[in-house]
Amino acid sequence: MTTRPRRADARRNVEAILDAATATLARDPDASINDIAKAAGVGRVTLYGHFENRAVLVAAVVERAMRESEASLRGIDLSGDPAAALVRLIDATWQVTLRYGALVVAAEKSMPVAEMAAAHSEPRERAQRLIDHGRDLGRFRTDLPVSWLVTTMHTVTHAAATSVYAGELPADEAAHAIAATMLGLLTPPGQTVPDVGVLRLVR
Amino acid sequence: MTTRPRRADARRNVEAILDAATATLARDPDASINDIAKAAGVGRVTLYGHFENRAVLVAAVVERAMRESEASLRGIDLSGDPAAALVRLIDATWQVTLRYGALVVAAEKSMPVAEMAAAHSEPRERAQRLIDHGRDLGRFRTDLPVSWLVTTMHTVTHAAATSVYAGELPADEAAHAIAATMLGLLTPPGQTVPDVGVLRLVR
DNA sequence: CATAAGTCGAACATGCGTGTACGACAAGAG
DNA sequence: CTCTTGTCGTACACGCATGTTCGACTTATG
Repeated sequence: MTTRPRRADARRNVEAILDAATATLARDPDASINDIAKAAGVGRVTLYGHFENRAVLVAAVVERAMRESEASLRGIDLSGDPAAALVRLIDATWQVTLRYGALVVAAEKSMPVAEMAAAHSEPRERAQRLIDHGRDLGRFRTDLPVSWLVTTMHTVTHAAATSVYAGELPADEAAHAIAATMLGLLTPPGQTVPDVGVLRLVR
Repeated sequence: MTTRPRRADARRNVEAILDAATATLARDPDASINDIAKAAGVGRVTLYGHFENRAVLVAAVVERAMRESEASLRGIDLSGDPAAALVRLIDATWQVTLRYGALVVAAEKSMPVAEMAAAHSEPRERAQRLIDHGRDLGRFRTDLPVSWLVTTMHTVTHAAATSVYAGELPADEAAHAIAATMLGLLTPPGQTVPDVGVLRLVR
């Protein structure tokens, strides 16, 4: 891993391992190295040839996942109508969450707390900026801490992923459900919840 | 465990183990038997003297937790004003969740799926009844599946517990936050979110 | 096609959590 | 006070996941 593999199949295997690890860990954060190697169609020894540790492997997976996530989330326009912006953010976030699922849980067990906090801060700040924006316009509620609202948004998204995995919620309805849910809860007391016109943006 | 302990200190130890296991597993579902025994101020061997297995121990803990939970949840009046009833239900549910936290996760790993589903069905049905009631009165939204709303309620409550454990949310504000959150997201689009008058019931 | 680079299975070492066995010792019930 | 019932420490057996080592075998690359 310190020096790149010279041969083509080696590089292909590294990719396969990364992919398999992502998929496997997203389903079961406690998956064994053996499971991952098997899922990658590769011997366990080969895996160790490319990644010294479980920790190193997880770190690599997380790093790649974060790069891709950031790439698709960074470009989102958070300005303009807060409700519409929220739908945009949720839509993109949902795709990422569905792909990487419970990978976060696996990461939490082998990554130092500091790094973990740093990894979380980016998306949290994004959501927080959006909510602040909506508050400034009087469109989002101010009677609850922003951090709590952000937490709720994260949690609800995660719950949707779990529900989809469990077959309780159709995957193509998930983003809509999350958006409708969040839009409802972000609307201030004494104010009318935005109607379906906005929600239709999702699908 | 099959036959009750005859001696007083034995019975006391069983209680201590049950208490320690509840507290320890609520924090870390993967806690070892050793940790639990230590937390109970008891030798590991003693623990095995009372509970054959980890599974048996977990089952006992869960069973006791469910008995207590059911006792405090069964009596709740779900009729009348849906918003007020929701606040009542959340208030009681919150106490239970705070005490038993992530114990569910520990249970999921050693209990058969069927039993687990059965254990979940009771509280889910309760919430579902309440939401249905609110829908009938046109006070709760009908544009999302009931099961999703119930899941969300469960998830949000759980997130609150995690936040409190992490010190991000004061314990005495949690129930209020959950109630405000759920009331907000349950209100139908095109309708005014109930104001603070109801929420004040919580605190 | 020759060789360096990579793969693979089997075997081994290690650490950890679980569960059991033993024997000395303490504590409660009658 | 005596004897049954528990407790506790130590030690052991076992299974399981993690890493490592070895040697034979395969594959890309120049």
